Amino acid sequence: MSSTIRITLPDGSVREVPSGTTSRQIAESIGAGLARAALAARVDGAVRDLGRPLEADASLAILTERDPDALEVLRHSSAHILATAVRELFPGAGIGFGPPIEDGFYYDFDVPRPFTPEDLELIESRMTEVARADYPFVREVVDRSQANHRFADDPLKLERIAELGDAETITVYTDGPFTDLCRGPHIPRTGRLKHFKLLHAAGAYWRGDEKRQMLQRIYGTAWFKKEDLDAYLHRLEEARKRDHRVLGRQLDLFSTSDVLGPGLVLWHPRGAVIRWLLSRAVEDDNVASGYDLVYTPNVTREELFYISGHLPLYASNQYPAMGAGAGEAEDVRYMVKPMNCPMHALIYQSRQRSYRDLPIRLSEVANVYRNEKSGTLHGLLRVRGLCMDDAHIFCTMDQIEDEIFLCLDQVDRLVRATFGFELDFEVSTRPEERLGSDEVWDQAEATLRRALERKGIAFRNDVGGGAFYGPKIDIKFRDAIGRIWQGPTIQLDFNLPERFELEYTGTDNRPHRPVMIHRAIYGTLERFTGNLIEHFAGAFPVWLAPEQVRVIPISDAQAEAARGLAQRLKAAGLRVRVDDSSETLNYRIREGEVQKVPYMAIVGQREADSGSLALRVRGTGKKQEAMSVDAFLGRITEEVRTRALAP
RNA sequence: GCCAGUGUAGCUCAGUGGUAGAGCGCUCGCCUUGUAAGCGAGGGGUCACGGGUUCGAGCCCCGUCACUGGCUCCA
Repeated sequence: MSSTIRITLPDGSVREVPSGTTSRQIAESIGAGLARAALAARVDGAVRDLGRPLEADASLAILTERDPDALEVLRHSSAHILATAVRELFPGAGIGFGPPIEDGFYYDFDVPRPFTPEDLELIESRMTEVARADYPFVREVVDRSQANHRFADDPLKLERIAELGDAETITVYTDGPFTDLCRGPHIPRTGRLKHFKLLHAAGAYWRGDEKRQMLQRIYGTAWFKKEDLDAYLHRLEEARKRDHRVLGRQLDLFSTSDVLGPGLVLWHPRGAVIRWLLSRAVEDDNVASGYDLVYTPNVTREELFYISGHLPLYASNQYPAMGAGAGEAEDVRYMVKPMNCPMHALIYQSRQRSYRDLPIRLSEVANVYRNEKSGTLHGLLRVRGLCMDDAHIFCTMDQIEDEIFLCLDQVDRLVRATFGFELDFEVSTRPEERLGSDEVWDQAEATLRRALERKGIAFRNDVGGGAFYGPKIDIKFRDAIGRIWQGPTIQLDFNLPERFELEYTGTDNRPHRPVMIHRAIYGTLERFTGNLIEHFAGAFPVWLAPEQVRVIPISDAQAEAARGLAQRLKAAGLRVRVDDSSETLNYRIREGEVQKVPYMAIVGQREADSGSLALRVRGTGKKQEAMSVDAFLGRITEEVRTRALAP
C-alpha cells in the first residue's frame, strides 16, 4: 500500500516519497516560502491541484504566480468565485460553463432577467467577500448517480453529465457554499484571488448554438498583481483610443449614414487616399507577380450563382434578386455579386485552354455586397459593401505548390514587410463533409504544407477546419498592441472547376480539370484599412498618410513663402496643405499633431529669407531641425519610395 | 438573426414630468504669433422615428430603425 514513488523536480533532483504524498506536502518539504507561493502543480506536464495525491513516479513542478499556467488556473477559479457570488445573490440562477479565456474568464448563467451594471457591481463586491472568506477549493470524485443527484436542480449541468463517457472520472469542486461540476484544477483557496474586475454582461447561446436558449454571460478579468490588472485595464483604454471608428471620424477618413444603410461605408477624401494607395500597392504587386488584371460586372443573372452552387445555399448572404430591365423576360433575374470567383471562372471558360496556358492568374480589386446579419456589423471590420483584393489561380495539381509559394511571397511583402505585422499561419484540413477523394485531399494538404515548409514558415493545423471544397491556409496577423486579426486566406477549390466544367487540354491531348486557388492578400480594403488605423493609431507612415506635410507660416508675412514651399513639395508628388489660418502657431501645431500629420514644415522669417524650413516630426515634441528644402525632399521622397514605417 | 444597453447641437456629453444646456468644433471681430488649445461675440437641436399615457413628455409605456457590447456567422 504505502509503496515508495520517485518524484523528479525541475532541477533534476529526485525525491523518494510514500505513494499518496500530495504536491503540497512536497512543496512544504522544499520550503515554507514555496509552499506559501504554491498555486498548483504540474505533474508529468498536466496541471493538477496541489492537494492531489501522487501515486506513481512522476516529474513535478510547483506552480507559482510566475507560471503562465497558474494564471489560467486563477482565472478558472475566478469563474467559480463569480458563480459562487451569483448563486448567493440570485439563488435560482442556473449555471452553464465558466472557463478561463485570454486575459480573464466568464461564466454563463440561466437567470430570469439579464444582469444590469448595478448587478455587476453587487456581484463584484460579493466576489470580494467570497475571496476574503478564503474558502478552500475541495475536489471530490463522484459517480454518475451522485453527480446527477447533486445537480438535480441544474438542467444544464445534467446535460453535461449525460455527455461524459463512462470512462471519465466525474469530479466536483466546492468553494464555501458553491459546488460545481468541474474537471479542475483550482487554486488552493479563494483568498488567492485578489486583483480582478467584472467587465461586462452579454447574452450568449447555450453551447454556442443559436437554436438553443440564451444565457447571460458575465465577463471578468483576473491577475496576480495589482500592476498587471491596472496594466490590462490601461491596455483596454489604449485599445479604445485606437478604435478605428473613433479615429475614422477624428481624422475625417470615412463615415456611415443611417440614410445610406448599415454596413455601407462612405470613404472621405482622406480615407480614400489610403484605400487607393493600398489597392494600387496590391495591383502593382499582382502585375509584377504575373497576375492578369480583369474587370467583371457588379450584377449578374442569378443563374450564375446556381451554377456556382452559391444558390440556394448562401441565399441568406446575398441581396435578393432584382428584375431585368423593361422589355426583357420577367423570369430573368439579376443579383448583386457577393464574390468574384464565378465570373473569373467564366473568363477561364470563355475559350479552350491548354496546359501550356496554365497557370492562369486573374486578379481584380472589386466591390462585392453581402447581406451580413445586422448584429455582426462593426465599423470597417465587418461591412456589407466591401472591396476585395481578389484573385483566382487556375492551375494543375502539380503547379499548386509553386502557386501557393507565390501567394506566400506576396503576403510576406505586402503584409509583413510593409507594415511590420507578425504573421501566424494555420492549415485547415479536410472536414467531415467534403467533396473529392481522399487521395486528392492527401495530395492537396501535403502540398500546402510543403509550400509553407519550403518558405521556412512554421504553422499550426486546424484539423477539420477546411471548407467542403478544399483545404486552405489562414493567415492571422498581430498588430502593434498585440491583438490578432484574420488576414490573408489562400483557399484551394476542387468544386468550382467541377461545377463550371472547367478543362484544359493536357500533354496527352485529353481534357483535364484544373484546380482553382482563391486568394486575397489584404482580404478586404475596408477591414484592412480598419486594422491599419488601429495598428498605427491613426499615425500612418508617410507613404500612406492622407496629408504628408503641413506647411505652417509663423505669421502672415511668411504666407507667400509657405505657399511657394507647398508648391515645390506638391510638384514632387507629395500631399501637402498650408495652414495659414489666423490661429496662433501653438494652436496650428497642435492641430497638426492631433491630425497625425507626419511632418510639419514651419516657415518663419529666418526660413523665408534662407529658403529653408524648420521641420517638426510627428510625435517628437519640441525637437526640430532646420533644413534645406532639398534635404527635406530627399528625405521624404525616399521614405515614400521605400514605404518606410517611420515616422 | 438572437440577448441586453444606448440614441439630446457637427463631436463628446449634462439634463428624474413644467419654457432645451456645457465644452470643443463652426461663423464673425480683435490679436500677427518661433513649436500641443490667445480673447470676445454669434449661429446651431421636430431631444432617432412612429404611436400611447398625461393638463403637460427629452424624461413614463409600446413599436420601428440605427448604433454599442456579446452570441452565432465571417473577409
